[in-house]
Amino acid sequence: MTRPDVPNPAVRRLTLYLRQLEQLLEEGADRVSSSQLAQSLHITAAQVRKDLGYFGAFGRPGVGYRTAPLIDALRRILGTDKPRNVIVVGAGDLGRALLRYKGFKRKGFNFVAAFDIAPGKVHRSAGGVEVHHLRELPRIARRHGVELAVLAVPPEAAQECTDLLCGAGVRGILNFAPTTLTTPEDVAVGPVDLAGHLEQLSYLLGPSR
Amino acid sequence: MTRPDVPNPAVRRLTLYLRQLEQLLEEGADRVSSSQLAQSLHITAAQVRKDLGYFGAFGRPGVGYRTAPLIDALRRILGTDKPRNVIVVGAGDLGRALLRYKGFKRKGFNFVAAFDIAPGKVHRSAGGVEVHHLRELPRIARRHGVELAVLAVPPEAAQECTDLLCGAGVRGILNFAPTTLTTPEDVAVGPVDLAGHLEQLSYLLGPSR
DNA sequence: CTCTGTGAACGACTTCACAGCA
DNA sequence: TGCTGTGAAGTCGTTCACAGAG
Repeated sequence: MTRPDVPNPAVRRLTLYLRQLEQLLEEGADRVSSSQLAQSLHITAAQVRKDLGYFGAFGRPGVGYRTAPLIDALRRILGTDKPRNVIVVGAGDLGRALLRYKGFKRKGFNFVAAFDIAPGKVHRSAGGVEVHHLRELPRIARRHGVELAVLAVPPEAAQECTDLLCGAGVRGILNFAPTTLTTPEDVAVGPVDLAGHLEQLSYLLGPSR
Repeated sequence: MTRPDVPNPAVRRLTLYLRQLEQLLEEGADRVSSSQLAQSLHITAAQVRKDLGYFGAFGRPGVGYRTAPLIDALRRILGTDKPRNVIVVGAGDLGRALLRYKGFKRKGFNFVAAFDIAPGKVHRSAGGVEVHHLRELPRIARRHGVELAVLAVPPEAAQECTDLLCGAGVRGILNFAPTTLTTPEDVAVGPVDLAGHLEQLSYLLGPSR
């Protein structure tokens, strides 16, 4: 029982479909066509159908897709149909803002703890979550069966925190530190380079005057 | 004088090369080979050479690339060789954390102002930058020649803020709101879906138990 | 007639492999 | 020899276009 082999960009779009479908459902649409979905996301209808097609046949020819069941299916595919426990490493400005950010909980992610080493940060709570000393990470991560982590530490500390996370059973790391991490094959990294994203936009503007 | 036509993924990697080169220079490396660069970023050497090749011939056969000049070249290409003025729309937790985040300034981005509509947020300052009422955005953006904006508002407000930004001459928007924006052709959007990134990692973990 | 699901055609990006310079 | 720059080959992802279901 191995999963279908799916292009990475398709998985990224799945999250967009889910987001859009949730909004459409809220607006009272109980059915959607691939072309409606496509238009609202500025992509092609064929792309939408192909992406969904990697995982099954969810629609009815001549009719389209029923919104609610498709949402359920996408959540199951993405693994967010049941809540997932997540930890945050680094309780600086960014880490604390991420702890308070409502969007994660809304998607079924549950922050169970945060970690730092600075004495001024441990034991305070941020976004309703307690900040522990980094040395407690393995114990707490294991106890809660944590498989996902958000990394928001300075770049110099990122690799050692990563090693600690990998040793503690974490299998996915969302990395906000501007550095490339090295992990075992079975641990995935989602790089989020904030300044890098602005640089890419800057490129599009053309040479600076 | 039109720019070479470059794959989007190559531009994204350019930002990684720059980041890595800056670190290598700090460590005292005045020369780098494509394979060194490749190894540290977990990509292939051919990829590095091809990407740089889109913009010119920066290296010397048998030797490699000189670190400092290559950094300069990449900055010019990315348009960050001179500082760029940026505004932030939305002064909630996330917007304020982004204002304080040092990584942007380090890359040559200059936050000149922030904007919000909540009476409790305007006129306070965050990260050394004053928060103005949204209605002042066009005037202030024009005065500073702002071409880049960071959007950190609730999704319901994102599209109207976008329209305001486009009308004010902004040509690149880094969008943290979990919604798809519609802009004129000559305005680029860099979508950063924080929860979406975690969802993608969640997918890789497999079905939740 | 409408709209999905999907092989086939196409195009974009990556890797190969090597000529040529240091 | 060591390493870049780059056409050619190969792979991966997207779009087309149509058969078939509702």
